[in-house]
Amino acid sequence: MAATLPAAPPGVTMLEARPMSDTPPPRVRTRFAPSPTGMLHIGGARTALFNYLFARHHGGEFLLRIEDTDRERSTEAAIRVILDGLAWLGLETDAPPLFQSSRHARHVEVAQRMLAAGHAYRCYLTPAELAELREKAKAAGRGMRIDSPWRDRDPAEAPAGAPFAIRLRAPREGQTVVEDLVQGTVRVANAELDDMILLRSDGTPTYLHAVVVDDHDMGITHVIRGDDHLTNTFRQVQVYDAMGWQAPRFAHVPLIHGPDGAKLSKRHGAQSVTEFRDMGYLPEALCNYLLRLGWGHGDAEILSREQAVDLFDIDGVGRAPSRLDPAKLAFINAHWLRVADDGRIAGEVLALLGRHEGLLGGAEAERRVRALLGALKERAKTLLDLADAAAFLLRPLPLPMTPKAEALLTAGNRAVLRELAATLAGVAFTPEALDAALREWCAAREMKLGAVAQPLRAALTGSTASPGIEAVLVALGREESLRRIAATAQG
RNA sequence: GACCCCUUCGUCUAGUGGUUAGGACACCAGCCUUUCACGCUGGUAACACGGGUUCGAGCCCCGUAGGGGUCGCCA
Repeated sequence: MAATLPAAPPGVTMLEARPMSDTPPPRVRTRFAPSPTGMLHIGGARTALFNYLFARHHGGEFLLRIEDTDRERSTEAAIRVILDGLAWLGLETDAPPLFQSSRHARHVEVAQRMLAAGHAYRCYLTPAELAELREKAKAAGRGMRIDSPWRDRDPAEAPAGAPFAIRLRAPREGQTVVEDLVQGTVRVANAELDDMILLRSDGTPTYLHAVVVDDHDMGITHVIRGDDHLTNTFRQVQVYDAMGWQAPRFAHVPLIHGPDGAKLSKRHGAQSVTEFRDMGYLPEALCNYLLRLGWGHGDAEILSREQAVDLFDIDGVGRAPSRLDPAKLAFINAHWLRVADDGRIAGEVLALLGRHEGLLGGAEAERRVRALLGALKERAKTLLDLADAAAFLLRPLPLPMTPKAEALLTAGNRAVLRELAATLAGVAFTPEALDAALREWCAAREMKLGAVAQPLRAALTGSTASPGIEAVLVALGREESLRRIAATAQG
């Protein structure tokens, strides 16, 4: 299931394999463009999901681009985390991932073209000069915006051999408008925007520039991304305009905040999909929850992947940021846990339990867990809960008792259990037969069912809460059940 | 600080000028019951505030407040 990690193709990108000129672009092509920082953020996961669903809904394509231009942070392990995360969520792409670092030459080429066309210029500002200009701009109350003197200076005045960055010659008049599919029409005066850097003085492209070139070359029709990119979009649009390229449609999705409304951070606990997976959430549940966070469609709450593809569209995306609600996630997860395939869940639970020392393993362990799985699933919110609740099945004898269970095992109740054991020894171990036998046994003694079921539960499970007692008996089997009763009845 | 965005129950949302403002989670009560869950029934709970426009505003306009985002030769 783990995605294979394709090596960054040296010099060869999927663009060559997919000539744009002779294949008409599909109606819709989206992309998810994470930078490999070592985790797949929950917000990123939602962005990926929206891109995936949008593409699928419209019969288009969903692509992945790894923004690995920051070589320091980009490790193979970090890339693997993203690929594994997407695979776990079931968000398969329609082509191998494109590595932004492989596109360096093209980014440079486009910047050069803009330079040649006069849409960009060489800026020889030094870091010190830059800092000074920023100070002035700040003092003047113009924000942090700076104007490079090299925009209009004669290139001949440039210090020979000095390093230079290539800046966009952005329009100074008028305004730049983004017709955002989520936020509506967003506009800013061009006077508010400074000339963004396309190529750094070391010749590497900036993110803002690379994104535009890549989105264009990849034929991306819809850029669905976090709200935090909204104001950057203006600058990107200016690059599209300068190149005479048609910009894609933009859809800026509000960010996900923590339960307290502040930006999601470490102190809110889990942030990465890996963490949610490790907490026992199912991928379909996380997707369902994430889908409903920031998107709605009437009263629809529980949605399968198929339904999501069917119903999802940008017009259902809200404009306000939303908060992560662990309780609702748990509810959604409980639902998907209940309807999940038993074999799959049993495998997960057994794997979880297998990590603990001293628990029964092997075929008998599997038989017991599978026998009780249906009842266990009803009671669990997460796989971790489920494994906890199933653990008693595999515990060796003497069973640890909760205080409440202990309190139930009075001398009188132990005597009752001894007596019951004799009856149980001769009953067929099926839920129906056991239920009938228990009721009959109680009726004969004018006892309430609960009066015997609770001590029995304590003896069998070490706890006062469990699935139906006859289901527990069946799962344990006659032999083990009698052993447990005998152990507590004597002890 | 400048610019941009946002604002319906605690939370996620439905709602596009006339609704008893709907649903879901959570919470509370009851039912079911051998415990715990599930399930079922019912309940508490919202249009941030102030001005307009209109016969009529949660829906349109303008302010205010609050929240968020962006201002890097990071991505």
